[in-house]
Amino acid sequence: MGDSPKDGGPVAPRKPFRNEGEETRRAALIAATLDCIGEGGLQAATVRAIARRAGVTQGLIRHYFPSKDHLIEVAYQALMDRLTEDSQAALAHAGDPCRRLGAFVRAVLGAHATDPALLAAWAGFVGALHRAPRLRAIHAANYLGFREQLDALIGAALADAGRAADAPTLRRHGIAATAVLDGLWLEGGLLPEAFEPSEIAELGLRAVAALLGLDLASEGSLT
Amino acid sequence: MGDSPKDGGPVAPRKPFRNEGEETRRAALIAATLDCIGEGGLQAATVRAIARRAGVTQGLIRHYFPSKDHLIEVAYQALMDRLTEDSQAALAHAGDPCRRLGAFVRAVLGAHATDPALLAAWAGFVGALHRAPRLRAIHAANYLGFREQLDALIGAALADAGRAADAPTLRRHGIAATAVLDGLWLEGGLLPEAFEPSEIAELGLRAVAALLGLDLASEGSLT
DNA sequence: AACCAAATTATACAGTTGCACAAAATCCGG
DNA sequence: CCGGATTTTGTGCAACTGTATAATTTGGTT
Repeated sequence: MGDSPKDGGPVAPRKPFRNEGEETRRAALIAATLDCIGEGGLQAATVRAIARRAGVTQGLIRHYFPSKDHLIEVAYQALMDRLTEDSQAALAHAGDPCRRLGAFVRAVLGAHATDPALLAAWAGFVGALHRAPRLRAIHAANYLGFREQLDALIGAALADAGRAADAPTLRRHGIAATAVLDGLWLEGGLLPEAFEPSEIAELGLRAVAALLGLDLASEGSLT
Repeated sequence: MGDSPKDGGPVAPRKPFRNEGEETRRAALIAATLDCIGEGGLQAATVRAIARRAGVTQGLIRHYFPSKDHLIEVAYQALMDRLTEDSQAALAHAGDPCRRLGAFVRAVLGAHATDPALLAAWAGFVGALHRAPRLRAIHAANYLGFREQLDALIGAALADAGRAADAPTLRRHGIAATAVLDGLWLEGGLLPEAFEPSEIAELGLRAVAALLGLDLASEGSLT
């Protein structure tokens, strides 16, 4: 909006605006960025498209972010924060370690897998990970954080079943479980028409249970 | 190269060229496209970058492909073909069904996970899947093909162990195993410094074995 | 009401992108 | 070695991109 000079009208009606707070505007720009990437990939997230979606003009982006790349990085971290928040919220009301692990798996594969925009945005970022060192660092931190979370849940569940595991075993279980969850999330998100609505989550529960030798499905599988 | 007019020299030394066959040029352009995407993501695969890497000028691309998007699609299919060829080649010398399954897993996680360019190229495509219907179709066909291949291997291995499975069970096993392989491939490719050289492949073998309740690791794990 | 700092808009600019098209080089059958 | 068809190059172009910066509006303070 407004990149080319005026043409017809003799007057230049400047767009009215309100002075929103800095945090509000930053959040709006980040949300707009994620929306753009989720809809059209990283290439669609141009400063003009982001600004238009946020209801501002493009110049404002540079007022709140030193560069577009910086905005992209912040948006990626925000997306990761959103994902981890969601899955951690599922742990709030759960006492039994096995139930906690099950709730976590269901949260990761249920709420997220059914939101194609989230996966699309994630995929957009992943496609740029190798060339952007800062994005790589964000990815590494979040991936390892996710695995630590899963490691803790798995360790607790195994201990509860009287099968406490040593560190290397726990590491292997964490990596494998993370892989199943990531893979199922990908499969379900990239090809949603190939699966039944809750099939991915059910499969994740079964798979993690098989990987660990635990019985997760029986405890409240229909919540 | 050659987008802006001449400047210094009064003569215009035109680049010499040879008339390569159509197939040669198409293959070179496809390979150049994959190289570009593998190095700098989809955004780096511009017509000029592709042409430069293929040793031609940009105009030739439009001579062999109706549009850049078409070239991207063809390159994606070519990448998938390469991946499946590699994993199928590993099945050549293997008789025992369990050994065949193990060889397949090792091929998927060994050769490919250690080639970051392949994963980078794949990630670049995945980031654009949602907005390009043709790319989506290619992805769907290849994903389902991969799963069918895995289903067959799993079915044979289970039958060989005297535990023949019905179709729904086989489907579940195939989806879960595909997820583990995809997830491990992603983990290892996106964060290679977080794993030991052959750790990913070993983990994949263990994970698939645990998912199916088979013993794959014992049979030639050190090949 | 007048002023000033901060927020926001609007415009400009150089570089890049995909594509179109004419000119030139190459190839190949006589 | 010539002549026509095909391949390949060279160049131009309109649209788009990120960034820079001046002009304008807003919101509070006095």
